Amino acid sequence: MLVDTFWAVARQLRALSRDALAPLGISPSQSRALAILRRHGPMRLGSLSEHLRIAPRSATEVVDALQRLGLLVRDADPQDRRATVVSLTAEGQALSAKIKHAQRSQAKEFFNALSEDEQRRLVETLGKLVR
Amino acid sequence: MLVDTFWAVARQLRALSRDALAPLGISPSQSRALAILRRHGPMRLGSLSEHLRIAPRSATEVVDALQRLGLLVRDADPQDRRATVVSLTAEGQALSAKIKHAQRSQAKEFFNALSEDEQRRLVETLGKLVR
DNA sequence: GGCAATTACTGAGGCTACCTCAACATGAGG
DNA sequence: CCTCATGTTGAGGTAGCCTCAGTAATTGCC
Repeated sequence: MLVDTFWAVARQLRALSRDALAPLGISPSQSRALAILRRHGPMRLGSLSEHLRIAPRSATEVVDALQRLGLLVRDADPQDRRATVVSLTAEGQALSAKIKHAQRSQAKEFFNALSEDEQRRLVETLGKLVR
Repeated sequence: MLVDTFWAVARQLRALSRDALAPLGISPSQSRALAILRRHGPMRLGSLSEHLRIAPRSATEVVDALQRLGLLVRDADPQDRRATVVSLTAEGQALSAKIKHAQRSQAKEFFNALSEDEQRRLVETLGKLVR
């Protein structure tokens, strides 16, 4: 069954990234926040909450935690000083990059059970399913 | 990126089965319990908790809920009367089948964005990634 | 027969990661 | 000036798990 096989693969992949994250003391949603900030640069807390698809109230807490870890800072938005702009510190950048690389190399290794050709076709095929 | 594409597909698939489950008033873990009982037949609460990979204490509550809904019954195990055997009622069987079919047809429709051939190759390829 | 181990149920309490609602401070903009 | 927007905070809630401890029934072993 396609779906079942798909989920079996997903389970393994999830376990992999969970194990990559655990030793770093970072929760999945914290890691997602770091990744978003790494990719998009500094942004308002409101935008971050949208990217994370959580309520602003909840984003405040995610940011609190990352700030406590020294991974990001809050600054007033010069354009609109009601707003808070969140940006990664050097440590945040570093950790985020580290996570990214750890996950990438694990995923790479995981998918290396497939040939180059199979991997190419897999992306192509899966790509058709994504709207 | 293969992983990203993979997760994008996973997200859509998860949303699909969430939407299939919601109108039935069944939570994901309840649905998993029903599926396990449908596939493996009556079993002890302890075995069910292992299949669900949750603590027995938590399985008790999942079973409580399904029992309250009239979807399963508890009986003493004739082999070992300390143990409780959980089995689906007719309604449980019916609902579980209904969920299965709803999810299958949604998944089928979802994967029909691919040709027969692509689907065949996809199962084959993903199968290589599953231990 | 007696006793320890097993199976399950229950209550209490805890955690994570979210949610809503309401109050508040600050600032933006007509 | 007044209203609206942005974020923070506190309070309270939910789902779905967890552990720990105590109880009851039953089993299996010496």
